[in-house]
Amino acid sequence: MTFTYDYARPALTVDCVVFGLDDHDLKVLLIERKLKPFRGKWALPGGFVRVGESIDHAARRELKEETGLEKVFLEQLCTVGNPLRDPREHVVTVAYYALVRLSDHRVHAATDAAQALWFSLDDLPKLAFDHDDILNTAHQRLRSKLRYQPIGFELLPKKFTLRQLQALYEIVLNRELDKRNFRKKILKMGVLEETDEIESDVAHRAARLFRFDRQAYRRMTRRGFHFEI
Amino acid sequence: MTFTYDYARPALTVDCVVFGLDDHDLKVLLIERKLKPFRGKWALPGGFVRVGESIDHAARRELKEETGLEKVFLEQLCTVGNPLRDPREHVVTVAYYALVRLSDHRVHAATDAAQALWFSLDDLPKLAFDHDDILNTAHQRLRSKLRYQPIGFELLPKKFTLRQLQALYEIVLNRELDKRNFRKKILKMGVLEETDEIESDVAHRAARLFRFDRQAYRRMTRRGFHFEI
DNA sequence: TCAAAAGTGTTGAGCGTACACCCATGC
DNA sequence: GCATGGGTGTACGCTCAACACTTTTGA
Repeated sequence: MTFTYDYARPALTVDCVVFGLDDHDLKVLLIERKLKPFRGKWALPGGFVRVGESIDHAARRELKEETGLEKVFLEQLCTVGNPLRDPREHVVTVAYYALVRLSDHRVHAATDAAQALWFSLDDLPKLAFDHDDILNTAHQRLRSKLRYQPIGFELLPKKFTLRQLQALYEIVLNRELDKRNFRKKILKMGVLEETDEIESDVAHRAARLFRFDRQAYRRMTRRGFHFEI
Repeated sequence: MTFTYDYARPALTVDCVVFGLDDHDLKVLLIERKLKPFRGKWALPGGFVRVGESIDHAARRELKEETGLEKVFLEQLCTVGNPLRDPREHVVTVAYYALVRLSDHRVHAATDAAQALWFSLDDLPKLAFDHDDILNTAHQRLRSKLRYQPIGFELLPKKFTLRQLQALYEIVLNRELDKRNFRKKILKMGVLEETDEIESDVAHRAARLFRFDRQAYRRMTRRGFHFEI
């Protein structure tokens, strides 16, 4: 079966830049392409948008199909459509970025992906298509958005220590923060809920665990509160 | 001539939310549709992306074709692709927003537009498709981006008074600002260049004209300066 | 001379930043 | 008891917000 139109149409795809955080590094999830073009090369997970599905849906579907990830934070990044970005034909892609708690998810390659692996951001292979550019855009967006939106919590376990939160900001923003000032600032905001639990399995005094209080954040936002690190 | 593909493809369009500022109001440029669907309804200027042209190019081309505007500030906003947003078929659109100096440009309808007119933002007609949503998104983006990027200057004449600049911020952000504090803050930034000209044709003391110094802004940005109102 | 807007400084409060030590825990 | 990181307070400088009067100009 084929489909015929009066005017030529660019193909439409979605691509996802998936960020994850381990204790020391910001990582990104790449797949090894099983098909041409760029077969055997590393690329962002993604694929064609189907007629009748929204592009957000396409992004989630492709992410799940190729890497097994679902129910993650996913937000639109930008759309790129340089006619030469795909050697086959004019392909316009809507890029997304996702944030996941590395510990919560196990990835596994599927469908068009031979492998799905986490790469540290400072040790990346050359990527297929213009995926380097998209990844850079996503990285910049993450860095700037992290400062004025509470999206960092998406990269941490549900319950986390203040030290973990601080480390997250230090890693992504790439600068050191003062421990006392950081704690003062974030606690004063009133968007963290103290749990009655503490860390376990550490060889020193165990730290208190906190949880991001999305309710409180929403309430405060409506009253003009502005999150900022 | 027709075009045939192995898989169905959504159609791809671009739409532009064009903002302009007169002395008292933020306005948006709409066109009256000459063709179905929504014939006779007001809509955002836009149209189909051609194979072989970048989407930025498509946005500029459509803007020029339908409204006569060219060489304006234009930036990608978002991409929407709900399959039901167009009654004909699945159409994905890449939305842009543009900022223009009202005084510098004369608009005129052309091609698929019966008319092109400026509407005040608080007196809008019901728009075709989901263009209301896109316009709202653009308005929010403008409001938030205005605060931390020097894009407001795109809405003013090349040379402007501090009062005009302040009025721009007051109109778009929808709150009053203190004159002395505003002047102090913006002048201290060092991104305005004082010209040796003053206003003319005013029935009171004429104000000094300033110019946005993009060079200085770029230099300072590289050194970590962060524009913010 | 009047009307209208331009232009200009000071003060107090709150916030960001810099900085060092004691405490709890596991080994 | 020692190593490791958890947890805490203060002082200073800067920025932000509030606030009113004089000056210039054209009509």
